[in-house]
Amino acid sequence: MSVTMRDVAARAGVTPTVVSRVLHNKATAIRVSEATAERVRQASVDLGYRVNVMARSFRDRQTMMIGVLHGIGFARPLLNKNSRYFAALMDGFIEGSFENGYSLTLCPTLLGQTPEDAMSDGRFDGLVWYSTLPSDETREMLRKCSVPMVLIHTRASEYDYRYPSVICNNDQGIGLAVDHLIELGHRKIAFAFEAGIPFSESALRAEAFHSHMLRHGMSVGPCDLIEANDLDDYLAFRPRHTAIIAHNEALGAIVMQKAIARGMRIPQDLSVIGFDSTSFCEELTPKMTSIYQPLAEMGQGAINLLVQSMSGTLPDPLELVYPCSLDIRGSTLHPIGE
Amino acid sequence: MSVTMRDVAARAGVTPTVVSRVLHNKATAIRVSEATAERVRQASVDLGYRVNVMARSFRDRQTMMIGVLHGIGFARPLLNKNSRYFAALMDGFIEGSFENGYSLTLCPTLLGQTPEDAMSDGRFDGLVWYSTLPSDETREMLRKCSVPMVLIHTRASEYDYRYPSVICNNDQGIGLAVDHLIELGHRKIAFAFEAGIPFSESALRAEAFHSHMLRHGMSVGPCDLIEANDLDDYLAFRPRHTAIIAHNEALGAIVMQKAIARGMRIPQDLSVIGFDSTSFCEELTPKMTSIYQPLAEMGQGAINLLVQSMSGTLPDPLELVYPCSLDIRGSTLHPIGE
DNA sequence: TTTGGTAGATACACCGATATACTAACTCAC
DNA sequence: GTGAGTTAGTATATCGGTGTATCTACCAAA
Repeated sequence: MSVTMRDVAARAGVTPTVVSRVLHNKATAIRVSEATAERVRQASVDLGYRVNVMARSFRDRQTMMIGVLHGIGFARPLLNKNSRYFAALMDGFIEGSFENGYSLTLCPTLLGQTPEDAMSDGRFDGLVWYSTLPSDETREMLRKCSVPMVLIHTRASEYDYRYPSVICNNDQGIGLAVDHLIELGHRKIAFAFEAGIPFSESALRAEAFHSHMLRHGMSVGPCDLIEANDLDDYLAFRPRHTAIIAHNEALGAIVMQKAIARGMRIPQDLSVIGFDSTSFCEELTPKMTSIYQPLAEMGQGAINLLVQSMSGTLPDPLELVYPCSLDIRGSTLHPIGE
Repeated sequence: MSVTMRDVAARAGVTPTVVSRVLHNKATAIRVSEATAERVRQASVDLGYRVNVMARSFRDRQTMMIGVLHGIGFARPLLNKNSRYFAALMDGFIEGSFENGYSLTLCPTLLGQTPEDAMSDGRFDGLVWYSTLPSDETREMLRKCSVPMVLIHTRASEYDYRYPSVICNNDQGIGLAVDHLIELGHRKIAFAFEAGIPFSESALRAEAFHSHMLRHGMSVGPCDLIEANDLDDYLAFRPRHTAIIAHNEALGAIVMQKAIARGMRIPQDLSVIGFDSTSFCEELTPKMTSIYQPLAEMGQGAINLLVQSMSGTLPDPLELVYPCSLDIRGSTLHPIGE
């Protein structure tokens, strides 16, 4: 059916070994005379030879494939609600893989499947753990298992993992947002988040909000933290806050939408800041001020770390922390006098 | 390193052939006594044996992998501008692949690479052609090449392809939108589209707009077709239309945003309808009325067609056409008297 | 006793690429 | 002219799984 190395060898009047040397193995290709090499190359072109990657993967125990682990049923809401975010990250994964000669395979995993399970059939050279807030068991499992893997949105140091990891500087990003609002004159600032949503970063951002408010001499009480489910109730009363920072852009959009539905004007009555700052923010009315994290770069950086650790040496440093910036758009303004 | 069939065989006191029969080959497993089979299963569990899928793929010339072809550089704008749409479709691909026991690999293709190129290294059993508006050469190329493939958003019959294909009923969908607007009392309706954007469906939708307006006794002139780049100019004059149908939801959102920026009220001054109706429409203010196409189902259906055609028999019918529906939201209203 | 059938297992080749060991021819120094 | 070194190639084994052919008991029928 398909053209193999033997066919090429036969046509060039040599053995398969020579063909392999000429076409693939740069190192030992010097052991072939130029005349023979040229004959082989010609024969290869004539027959339209392409290496069988499955045969090679099998032999070399190296597949040049990276698996992106994601839970079944987790994919759907993730894609729907945060697809722009997901797309940017995927874009980085794809780009990084391509540049390193790897291909990227989506690997839906059933509940309870470990990275070692995913690796055990020899399909992948390494994995991307598209991290959710890990449960205690998951954390323990991750600490135990030992496969080439990179973690997104999780700090290796925090959990004592031996994996490279990529994260944005949540603290610094939230700091920019708080500074911006303070500078505009806001003093009553709230933080909106989603409980029960497995983003480990949500907690980090809430914490950062705390500390940066404190830095500006303001304390944060329970009333200054708004859970997404309580948003309607919260807005039903005329909120005492003049600005809200949301833990991601999807929630920021919802805050804006619900506030507008209640007759509030944004940004005049309420300033809103999101987190992520994909192009989604540009399509809202008003366009939403948002903390930018370089998702595509992070995705690409993650793959680079993974490729390095697949080569046998754990990268140093183990964590890559990307700085955030603030994209100021139309959803923030100085507070209008009460 | 890893546990192979030989290890299991040794522990169970049999040959690898028996292990293969017991664990994988249901058909010939009857040729093994139950006592032996049990010993083998136990040994397999004891050692934590997992089949080496690369070895099997190599041997069987079957990889159980489906490749989604997408051009480099095409991915980025696609993901950014239409990510919700893309995500829904991907979701269907993933689901369909998983259910059929296949895994899904993203396959960035360089310009000029054909599906046959993508198949020639034996990596995939079949392909998804994530179709763009095909150029004449591309069309010719697709007609010529012969690999297991399914086309999204392209009608096989239209181009005389021998591939199964999946598309939504654009004509019927646009019909629903026109009917809705007519029913509300609109008579001055425009269609907004993006020239140069390689969505083959854009043209189909424009055509459908034409015919459905005609059905209602209204003619469509050049002024009733708005190119996205001219949108600012168009809106600068007080538009004579009371409603606009956009060729997709991303453009619909832009129309709304730009109109609002010009001080128009939506839907009071202008009704807007998009196409796709993902959850993105829910997050806009006002929420956007949109023609729904069942992207996840379409993606899943596409994989099913592909799986069938990979088994050797071309599905009949070759085209799967999914009906659209209309999700009526806040961006459409009867026209306010002039 | 021979023949035949069957159940239950083994032996072996093969998929395609390639690392390794080996061979043959030729060159060159002593 | 012999041994060492070099160049250009061949022969072979192997990765892990599995289809096919084969082999060995053992029992039943002729």
